[in-house]
Amino acid sequence: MASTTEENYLKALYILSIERGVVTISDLSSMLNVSLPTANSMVKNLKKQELVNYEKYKPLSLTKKGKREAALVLRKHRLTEMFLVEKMGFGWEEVHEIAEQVEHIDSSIFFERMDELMGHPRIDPHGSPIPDKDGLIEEESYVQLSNCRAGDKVKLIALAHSASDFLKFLNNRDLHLGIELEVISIESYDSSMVVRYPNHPLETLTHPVCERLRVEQIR
Amino acid sequence: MASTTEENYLKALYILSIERGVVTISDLSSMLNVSLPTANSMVKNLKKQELVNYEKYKPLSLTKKGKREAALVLRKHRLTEMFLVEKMGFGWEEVHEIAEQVEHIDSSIFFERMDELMGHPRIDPHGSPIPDKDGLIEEESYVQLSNCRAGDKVKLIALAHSASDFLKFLNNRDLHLGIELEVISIESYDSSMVVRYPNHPLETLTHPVCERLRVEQIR
DNA sequence: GTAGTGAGTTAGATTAATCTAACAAATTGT
DNA sequence: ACAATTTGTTAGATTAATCTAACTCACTAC
Repeated sequence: MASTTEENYLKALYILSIERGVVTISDLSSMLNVSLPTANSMVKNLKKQELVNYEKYKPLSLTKKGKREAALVLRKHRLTEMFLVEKMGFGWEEVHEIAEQVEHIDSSIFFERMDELMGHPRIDPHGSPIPDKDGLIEEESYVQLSNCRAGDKVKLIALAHSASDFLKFLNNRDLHLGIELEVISIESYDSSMVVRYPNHPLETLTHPVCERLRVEQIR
Repeated sequence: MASTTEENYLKALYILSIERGVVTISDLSSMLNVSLPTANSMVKNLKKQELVNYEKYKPLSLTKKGKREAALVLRKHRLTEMFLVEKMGFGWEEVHEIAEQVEHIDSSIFFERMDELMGHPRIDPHGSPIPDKDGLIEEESYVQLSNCRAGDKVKLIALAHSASDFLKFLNNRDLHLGIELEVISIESYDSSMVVRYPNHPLETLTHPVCERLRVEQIR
């Protein structure tokens, strides 16, 4: 069984490789707030356990075994987030920090019971898919609002980040999953977007925000 | 904030000092399954933090500060156990192991929400009192079934241990909190007791079992 | 009242996870 | 294509928690 620290590295590796394709040691070190040598030596350790593929100076990837482990941690994280929202009445902006701790609990009955009590949810409160208990996960469609054009009408289906600051920002603007947005215009200077959505004045969203909003086209 | 390991030492110290009054380093080392030198050096560390009173070769006790810390860990443990039983449908024999992990989560809102959702329970599923959020705890009446005499009628109010084997043993005999027992006889050779209780043939309980059953007299 | 046993202590090693300093390889820009 | 910058690596130290081996203190039994 992987230690809490190892689980965090695997999870970071998993998320980074979905977000960016190629993952480097410095990506890992900055995501986890550890120094480069620390990340470097942990990567060697994970290689020895056949959880990551790694050669000196080359980019990293998870092995099949590593991907499975990582997905199972993500499963525990996302089930927990959903449980906190659905069964304990937390807001979506409160759950990430708690789930970061709960995800390391080693007890399959605990998480399987959560899963049952919620009726086997397929997504977490931020729209990300929950891996099944074999570590299999639905492909996420990764269309970002920032890639849309003026005139596009889209539905907000998920968020690429779930830090509480970002979620409070969305709360303050009544932005929630499922909402339908129309892109009114895009400022070419800074790529900020003006969007319209029901019962709300026009909003301007900066590029970093738009990159974190995952959408699907509605016809 | 105390580490997970430190929290475990404080909790052990708390429980041992209630159970036995005087606590030694070897009590601690055997309760936590660590060697004597390990317990010894941790005790020095806790002394430096003013969490335990300790002088070389003398018995240990928690300081006021240490007692508070320990009670707050116990609060998290017992709230979790109750939540698992009440809100997640676990049996009382399943919850200890999970709670041993959950108790180290650092999130007051998480435990305060549990507490609210259950309506501020005062005891855990094994009958032990739940400390309040200032670390104050009700005095436990520590009458053990093993101290009763033939003819006594008592009610089972709590258990002194909550390992799953012991709880399964009680389940198999339909023994649960609140049940009323009559001591029929005591075998002087091995101190085992024959007891009667509703809807059940007479049961013989060994001394170690009787020591773990906490009761109150009914007139 | 000393010998023996058990409990406690000290010393020193180990492991996991981290760091800084110094250096080496790879990539980028002109 | 080479200098500069970024990224990666190695070496060596640190901290928390653990261990074993060896020694010492304290109490118990005659």
